Amino acid sequence: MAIERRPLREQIRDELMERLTRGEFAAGTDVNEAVLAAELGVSRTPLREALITLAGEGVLESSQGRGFRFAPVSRKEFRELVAIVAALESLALESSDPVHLRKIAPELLRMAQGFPDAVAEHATVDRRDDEWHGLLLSGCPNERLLDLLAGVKAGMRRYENLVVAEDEPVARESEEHCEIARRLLDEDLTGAIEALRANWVGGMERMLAHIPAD
Amino acid sequence: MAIERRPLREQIRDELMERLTRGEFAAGTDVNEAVLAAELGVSRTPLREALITLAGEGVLESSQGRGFRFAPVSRKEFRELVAIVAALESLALESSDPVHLRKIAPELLRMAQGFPDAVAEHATVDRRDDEWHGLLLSGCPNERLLDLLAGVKAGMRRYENLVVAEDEPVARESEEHCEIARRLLDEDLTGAIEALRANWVGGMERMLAHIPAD
DNA sequence: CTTTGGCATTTTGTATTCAGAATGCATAGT
DNA sequence: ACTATGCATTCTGAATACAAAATGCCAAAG
Repeated sequence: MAIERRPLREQIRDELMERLTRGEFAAGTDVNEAVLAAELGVSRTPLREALITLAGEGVLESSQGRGFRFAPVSRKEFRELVAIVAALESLALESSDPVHLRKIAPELLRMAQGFPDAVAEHATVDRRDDEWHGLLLSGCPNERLLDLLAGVKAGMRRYENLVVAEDEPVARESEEHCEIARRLLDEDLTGAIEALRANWVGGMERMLAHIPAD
Repeated sequence: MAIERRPLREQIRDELMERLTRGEFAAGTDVNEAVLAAELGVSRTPLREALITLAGEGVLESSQGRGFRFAPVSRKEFRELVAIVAALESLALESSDPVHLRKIAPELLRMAQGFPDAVAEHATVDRRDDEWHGLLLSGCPNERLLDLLAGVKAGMRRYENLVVAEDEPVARESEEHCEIARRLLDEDLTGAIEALRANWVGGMERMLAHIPAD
């Protein structure tokens, strides 16, 4: 049994991300440190440390004397984030061991085909999507790159709960993942990267419809 | 007169980066919060906030109960960082307005040719290099990308002072910058991006010689 | 001579306190 | 009626205080 011994600031950060993903915090609203700290049962000090971390990831903004607020969402920023993630994941794929990619391709294919029709809860879909991309990048030796990606994706999490129930895109997403996996099976890395980019761009466009105009 | 009103944590962060760039902190050594806070004339609270920010950028590492230490350098990490920066700057260039790029190309060329032979101080060279890349990316509308780049570059600053005096690379760097500028003048964006990548990779290889083996 | 246990010291992690800035409201003046 | 000024309140930013974990040292046992 591994005893959990992590700094409070990290646990708090995770808890806040959890709540953010559940849509508990509205974009643009202020954080009241005292209230939130009391709610979490911790003091303001580690909470503030967590807030600073999240601000570094773009989840929060801060201004002198007015504290932290949840960063507002915008179509522009979402497009920016997608472009960044697409580029970083491409790089990750590019620097992965082709042999390893080939090896995980069948599993990627299976996962993508796994639940094509299931009208799953939105959160479930996102979790599966994360897992899939996680496996895709599992062979990337560039640790800094993976860290960076994790941070940027954290900044994107705010956009996830904007999308309401919807099944067509899920099927589409599934098909795109299959396409990527097939390219990897064929050892067509360039094609896989291209398909990955298309996957992000496509997902973005589907999402954009749900984001209010700037 | 603009009165300086920034949180202490930011000022501290900048000061620490300044000192780091001057080589005052050895990689791998522990940070003693009380000592450093006293030295800076602040309390531990904003200092820790700055340390947490820097840890998020990869400049510092932290572990439970043992506090912060300056992240050790390694050839592997340096290669990782260069790959990331090259990819991100490429993306930045790609998403910049071609017209704007064309407009700044002459200035870029001038800057690159500016001091080709001057045997300048190492810090001066780095500052000029930063300025050049700053201008190069000045037309990038992706703010999140620029923020991200700034953070990753902060993480690379530790490697700068490892290089000792040397003039050949400076000339080489200058030539590569000219090449990029010329491509932009010709409105050859693809070529410019390629040259930019080559610039980073080349610079990396020159640097690698000075980094101790992992 | 090596190793282990415990104690003292140092340093981090967290809580609490204090000071100062921002916000909102009420009131007085035009 | 509207604006401006002063005051009270609320909240953040920073400092200090406290608790707990880690480190190092010394002594005693094997």
